[in-house]
Amino acid sequence: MSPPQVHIVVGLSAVIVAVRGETPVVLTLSRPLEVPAAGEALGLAAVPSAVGADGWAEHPGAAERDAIPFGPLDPVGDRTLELGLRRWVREQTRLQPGYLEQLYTFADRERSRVGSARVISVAYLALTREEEVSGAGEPRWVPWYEYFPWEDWRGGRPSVLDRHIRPALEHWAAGGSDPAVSRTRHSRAAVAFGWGSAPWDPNRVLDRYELLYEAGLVTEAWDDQPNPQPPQAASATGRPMALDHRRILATAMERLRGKLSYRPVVFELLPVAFTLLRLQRVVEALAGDVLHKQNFRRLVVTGGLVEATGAVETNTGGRPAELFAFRREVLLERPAPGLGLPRRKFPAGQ
Amino acid sequence: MSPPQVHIVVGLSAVIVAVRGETPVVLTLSRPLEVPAAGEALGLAAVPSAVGADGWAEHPGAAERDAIPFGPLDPVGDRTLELGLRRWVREQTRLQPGYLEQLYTFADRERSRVGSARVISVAYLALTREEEVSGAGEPRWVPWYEYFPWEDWRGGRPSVLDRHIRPALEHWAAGGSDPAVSRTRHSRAAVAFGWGSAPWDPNRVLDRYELLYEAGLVTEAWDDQPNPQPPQAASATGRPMALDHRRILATAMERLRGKLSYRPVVFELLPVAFTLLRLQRVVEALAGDVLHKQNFRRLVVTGGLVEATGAVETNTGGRPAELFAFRREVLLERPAPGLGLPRRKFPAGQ
DNA sequence: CGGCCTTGTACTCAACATGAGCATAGCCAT
DNA sequence: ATGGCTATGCTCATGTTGAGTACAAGGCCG
Repeated sequence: MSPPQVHIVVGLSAVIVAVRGETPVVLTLSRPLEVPAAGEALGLAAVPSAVGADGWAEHPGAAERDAIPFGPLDPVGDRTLELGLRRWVREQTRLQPGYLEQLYTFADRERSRVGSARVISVAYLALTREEEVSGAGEPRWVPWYEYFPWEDWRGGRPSVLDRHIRPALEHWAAGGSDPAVSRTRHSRAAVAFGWGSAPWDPNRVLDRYELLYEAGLVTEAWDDQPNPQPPQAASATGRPMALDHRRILATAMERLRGKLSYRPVVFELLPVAFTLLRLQRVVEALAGDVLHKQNFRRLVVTGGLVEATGAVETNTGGRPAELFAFRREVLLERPAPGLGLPRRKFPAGQ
Repeated sequence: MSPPQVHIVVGLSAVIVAVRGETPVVLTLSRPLEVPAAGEALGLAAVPSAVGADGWAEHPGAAERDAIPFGPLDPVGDRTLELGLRRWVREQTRLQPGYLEQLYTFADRERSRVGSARVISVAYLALTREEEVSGAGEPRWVPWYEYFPWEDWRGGRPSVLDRHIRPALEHWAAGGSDPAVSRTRHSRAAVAFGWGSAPWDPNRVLDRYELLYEAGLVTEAWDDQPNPQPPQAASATGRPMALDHRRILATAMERLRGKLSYRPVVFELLPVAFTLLRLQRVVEALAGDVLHKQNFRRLVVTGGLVEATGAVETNTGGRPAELFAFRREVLLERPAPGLGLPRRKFPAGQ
């Protein structure tokens, strides 16, 4: 049968996000499922196992890296990609995420090889309330800012930006093969990280990660290098993940941050009733920035996004807070109902 | 080698958009390339040909339907999906689109079968200036509103909405198997089409199309039915396309409309120098709505998106118009530079 | 019990953005 | 020059947004 052929694996992967208190967490497997290697049948249930010779452990360190839930599409049984993904997630984590949205399809030859097969991985974003997870693969919830320390501005501008990232990126930019390349690199870095006149844009998570990758400042960038050079400052640029999973996570964060402002997605992460401060904290956690309390309340209440339930929560540490619930009718009233994020321009305060 | 296996085709398809005068146009092939059928080698050059027994002509009418450019990924040669797509587009249309963005990955078992293979199609959006196209497959530019007549509100609310779509959709909603289903359907239709208190949202192109599909009001919905029932009002719901290509086009329109307001993408569709009216007309064409001229100018000029070139265009039919150009520096200044679309709330006017 | 700390909630204000329309400028054809 | 046309400048009312002040209502502690 025809020329020597490279096997294609259509994989489905899920970034499953929840919020624990004020921390966004992602579901990761420290012991991922083995993926069928070239020549094996596709779309049959994969068997959990230690990492084998031809599985994930292709490049150094991969075995110990966190991975997101992943499984191949069953071309016969799975009617749609989304159904296939739900199946996998259920099997691997016993979670039934309510909200599920396709993110992006990754297929770079060099960045997501598994064994010798070419991997096409379709990534999804799932939102859920935090729950106990269990199952093969040792699932656990990891705070997403462990992977992206520079994305959390709630405590002010993260120091790693100026202490490590900026000098390293500038060094990289300056080292461009010719002046034009250097200029492009500088400008890209400025836009992505908000240097010079450019402002920091909380979205653009992916731009930033990709820049760090290109500049060799994240561990993953060295995975497939012939001489696995030790990334010097890489320890400052967050915890690495398996394959290109950190890139997928960056995509998820970017999408979620963007969507916050025009779709009522936060409520997927909250219980039915919540105080306004809780809602605000969750939004802040995701956006990685601090908001103005009174204006947030105004936005959300007079904007018709929530409605009072009448009940109150008393253990607030101060005056009891009213409990609110998402107001579904808003979908019928406004074209793009979300939280336009009442930024806070200056230092701190209430 | 393992159980009876279904072949997977990873296809790359492109919605290539340009604007001719005040009409957005999409590149379609009236005689699409044949796709390798089950059992054949993947990723080798497909050969243009009349539609064969196991190719596109699976369901009635498919042969005569417009299709968008499409080609399989070469798992060995194509380093990335984007590069693979560029290769296909070049070969099939001789175009070299500048802007290219991944849209979505479609893989519904029932909606995109080719022969017996399972098709995973990764769709891209490409923006370009209109050019002569040629090549196998007889490429030509087709106004996109021919496929979506209800999306063009420039001449006021399209009459097909009230004359055909609304009654038909309401009939469909009312016919739900149980009251809960009926209620859901009504509400979905109201949100998507802006009935009742809900406003018309120019984005949501995909929601609308999918609703029409589910309700059996577009021709494609009947393609795979065992008894190909003649869709009655389907002629009012726009020109059909092959397979699920119209859905892909809807996705592209939605994405493009959305992106207009926060990324300077329009300029990909315009020559380097243009009058403000031309810019406005192009935006209007894409958004499917009419804008307020003076405010549009204010937005775009004081917003720093364009800069005067000094040159003027004289054949305007009135006072000569200054020629403007996109001002790249805006990328360094604002987080989300785009055209926040100065709507016009009332009838017509200047 | 009363002060004080804490968080919740109401309201005000200035700055800015947005929708709408009037008025004037400058070309062409008659 | 006059009228028709599009271009462009400017005003105005209203809405939205960032920021802050003030007061409410619990718990805790002396």
